[in-house]
Amino acid sequence: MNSLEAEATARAKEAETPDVTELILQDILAGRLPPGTWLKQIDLERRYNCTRPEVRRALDRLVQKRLVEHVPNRGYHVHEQDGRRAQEVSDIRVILETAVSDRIVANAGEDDVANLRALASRFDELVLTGTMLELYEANLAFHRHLLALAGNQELVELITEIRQRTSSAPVSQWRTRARIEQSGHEHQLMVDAIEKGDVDMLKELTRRHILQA
Amino acid sequence: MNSLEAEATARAKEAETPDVTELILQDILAGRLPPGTWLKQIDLERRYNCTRPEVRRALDRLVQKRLVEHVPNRGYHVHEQDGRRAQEVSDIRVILETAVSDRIVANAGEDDVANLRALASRFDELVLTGTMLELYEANLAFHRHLLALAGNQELVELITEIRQRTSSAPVSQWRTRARIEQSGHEHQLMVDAIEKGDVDMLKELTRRHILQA
DNA sequence: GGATATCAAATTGGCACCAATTTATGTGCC
DNA sequence: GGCACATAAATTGGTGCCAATTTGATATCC
Repeated sequence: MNSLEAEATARAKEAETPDVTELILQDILAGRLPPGTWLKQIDLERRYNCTRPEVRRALDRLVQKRLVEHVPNRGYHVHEQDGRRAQEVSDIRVILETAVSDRIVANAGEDDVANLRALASRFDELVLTGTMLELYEANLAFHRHLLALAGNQELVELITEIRQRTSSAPVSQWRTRARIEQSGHEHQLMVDAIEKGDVDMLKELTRRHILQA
Repeated sequence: MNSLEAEATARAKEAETPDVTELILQDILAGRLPPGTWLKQIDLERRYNCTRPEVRRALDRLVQKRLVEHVPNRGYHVHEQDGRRAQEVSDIRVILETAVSDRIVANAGEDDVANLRALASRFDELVLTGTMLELYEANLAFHRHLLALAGNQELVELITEIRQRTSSAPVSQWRTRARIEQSGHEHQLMVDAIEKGDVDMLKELTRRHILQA
């Protein structure tokens, strides 16, 4: 087995065992660990059935992601929602996502449109039947595929990151079902704009979609 | 001593003892740890005179920052320069920094212009007398202060992050002294544009400055 | 009765040891 | 002479334990 193969299988093994970081992150995103909650290592150890070092590594990573805060000798707690920062992140998203609207329209083929349509529909279905987390992930999937059409992989990763950075609790964001349904409708409208090749329409829809979210 | 005070002093203590992560990061940025170098834990332990767990935490953080790659049971090595990713990051920087040019011009007062002029001059001085790392930091300081005028703190942090993400070795970027002097000159021109209130000029200068860097 | 000091319980965080995997070296075989 | 195999050295990564710090409660003093 050569070096590259070893690397590949190692990565595969890493992928099939989702680490604790991801689990804690999902619980924070789902609102099961509300902002301000103290994350005691022994609790996490039991809750996720993992070892102490794993917990520590996960907490340190979440601090790097700025989702939890660390106070030396006191512990870790879920980061409080910061209104200003959320505003600034939305601002950045508007700049980036509207800036690449033309590329998205230019690069989108028929199959891409169909794909986006499917993802948008999936979101709509989950409004009725799915959990909050499933909705969150369906939404993320739609936006990731949309952004991927801009042809800049880094951009996709970056926006995924800064999304997580502030939207600590999607529950607090998507308050009403009406707002969620509105989001789903906006997704469809965005796909329509792409299909029609209307860049300005896509930009305006994107802007409003992000700011109202 | 109340909770907030404890937090403040704790943070101060954290700040006064620069952790290993920062030291390794600087060595990577300065080119003293070239791309591809295997970072053996025992070597780092001795080199930075720290403990094993500190080394591991630092390495894990650098993996999160995507400056270091991890291969399970094999170790950590400095991430290879990826041309495509560097290109994509530059692309993102152009979008963001030109998008806020108007805000920068609008918000810049006389003192801000003077401040930027001073930072630009400092960069020029260091071209002759400073080390590569000092130049890198002076450049970073100029760009951070410039961006700060846009009134979006998150944006400043974000661009600082993605800058580090790819420019693994500034040495390989700033090949010639001529190019560095050119950069310094461009800084001055950008301040000129701000002083004159010429938004379009600032945008074009920013665009070229980032793409040629 | 209220505030302050003291003590015990709990939690964090570092340290040292040990097992598992991989790489390098040397030997034997074809 | 080259290749495969086996053994040994080195490195990673995990586990458990113990010290240091903090928190909450109790007792004491004003």
